[in-house]
Amino acid sequence: MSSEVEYLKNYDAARYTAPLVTVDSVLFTLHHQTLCVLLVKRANQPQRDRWGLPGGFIDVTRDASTRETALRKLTEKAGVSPSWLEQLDTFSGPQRDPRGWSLTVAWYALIAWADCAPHIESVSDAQWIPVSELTNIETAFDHHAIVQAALHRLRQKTMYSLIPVFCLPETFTQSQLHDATEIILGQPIQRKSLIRRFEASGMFEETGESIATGARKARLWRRKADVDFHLFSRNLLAN
Amino acid sequence: MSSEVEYLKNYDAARYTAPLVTVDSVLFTLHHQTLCVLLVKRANQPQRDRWGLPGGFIDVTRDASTRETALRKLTEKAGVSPSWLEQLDTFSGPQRDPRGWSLTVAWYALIAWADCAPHIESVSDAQWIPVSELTNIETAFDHHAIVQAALHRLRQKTMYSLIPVFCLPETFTQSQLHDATEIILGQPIQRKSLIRRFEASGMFEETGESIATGARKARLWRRKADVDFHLFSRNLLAN
DNA sequence: GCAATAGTGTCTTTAAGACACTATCAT
DNA sequence: ATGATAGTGTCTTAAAGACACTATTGC
Repeated sequence: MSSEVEYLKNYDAARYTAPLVTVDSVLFTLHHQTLCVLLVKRANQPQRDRWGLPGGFIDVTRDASTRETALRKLTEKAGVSPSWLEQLDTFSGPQRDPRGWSLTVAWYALIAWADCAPHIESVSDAQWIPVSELTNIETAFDHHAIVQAALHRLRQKTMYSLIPVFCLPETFTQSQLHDATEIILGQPIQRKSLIRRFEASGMFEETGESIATGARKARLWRRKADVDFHLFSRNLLAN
Repeated sequence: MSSEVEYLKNYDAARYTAPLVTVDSVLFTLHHQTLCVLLVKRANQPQRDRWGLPGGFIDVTRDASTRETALRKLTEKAGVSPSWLEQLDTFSGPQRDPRGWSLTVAWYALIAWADCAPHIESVSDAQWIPVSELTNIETAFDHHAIVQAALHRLRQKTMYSLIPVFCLPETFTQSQLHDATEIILGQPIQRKSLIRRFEASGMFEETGESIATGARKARLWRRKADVDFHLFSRNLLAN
């Protein structure tokens, strides 16, 4: 074993041509009945002043994993920690970044608009873009493709889980979840089907309160603590 | 824009402390009615002589993506190109490799035993390990956890697709697919349900031939060319 | 009372589970 | 002919789709 010790003593990572590694996040939220993603204006070269995903380099002295890098960057750039954060995929190749061969670990995240609006509204270098308007914006690198992949994953997951709750405030009504689901999927779903799933999931409890939403008051619910995220064995809208 | 050109001219990737980046693959096959993964004996430090996943460093001069790195390493170490290869996840952190903060892009792959047996049987530094015996082997780094994650993904995907076909030879019978599915899931499934899915998928065509498997001859099938991989909207064994 | 949204009841539909039945082959 | 595996028919079941119905609230 001393040969391994010897080896490690002489090991110098910089000898090898390594790819550039970054971590980027696609943060979704709902606002004004539209699904939006967070873009930040790039402060540095390359592609300075273009809009891109919040992300950056791993800080090997502070981050225990790329999840922590993603969370740290979201905190720095948007002042938020999302209620849902999951790895999406990696994107790599020699062309996607002008500095050379690069690899980005992409995450996607959901947050309630109310949980981050104050910070983001106050700064000029971060903005929420409705996904439907993304085609009009020239985004940095291949970030457009990353957002599309995240959107696809989000829609898939919406069909077999209640992931849209993570776009809602801590307490919410079943109607809000229904609306969120329809906005994400971009098409109507049966109210009854959603409520059946809501009950079957065992993930929620009533707060005991109700709020008026214009007509009859609706009950408020919250996620139970320490209940694991339910995945259904069928998709909604089975095509 | 000349400032970006200027920036890139002076850019030196080696200035930043970057993580060590590798690409590893979990290659599955079926042999003797058991699900196996390919492990290779590590030729170099660290952890020389331990068994680990086939993988290695990205060659930025040759690989157009980490997918190509994965394929190249599988060719070098096992002499095969798998019929299915999909990104699993990334694994990262300061502790998983003694050389320092590391990140591996993990892929999982399927191949028919017959398509790779000749090469692997002939070398002493690669072997198929039944997944049930993995606990008895001290694998390198966190490769045990990576295999478990790949196994979980494979089982999930088996419940909503016909992915086990990629463990079968080019032509195969419905019974072989049935057996493969049961072996991967580790539990019996309804023959009829599988055949219904087989037809509904539209992915296969008869070769016109039959083979004797002991009793009545069974029809041989192959995957149609250029038909996309069918995903079902429900799981088998919906728990 | 009326309009609007919250919430329920229940019939239909889809695809899986269960399992029995028939068909074909080697011996 | 028999036993074994291939292949089909069909009833049951689980959960979604469809949609109508009742309940509650503000005005």
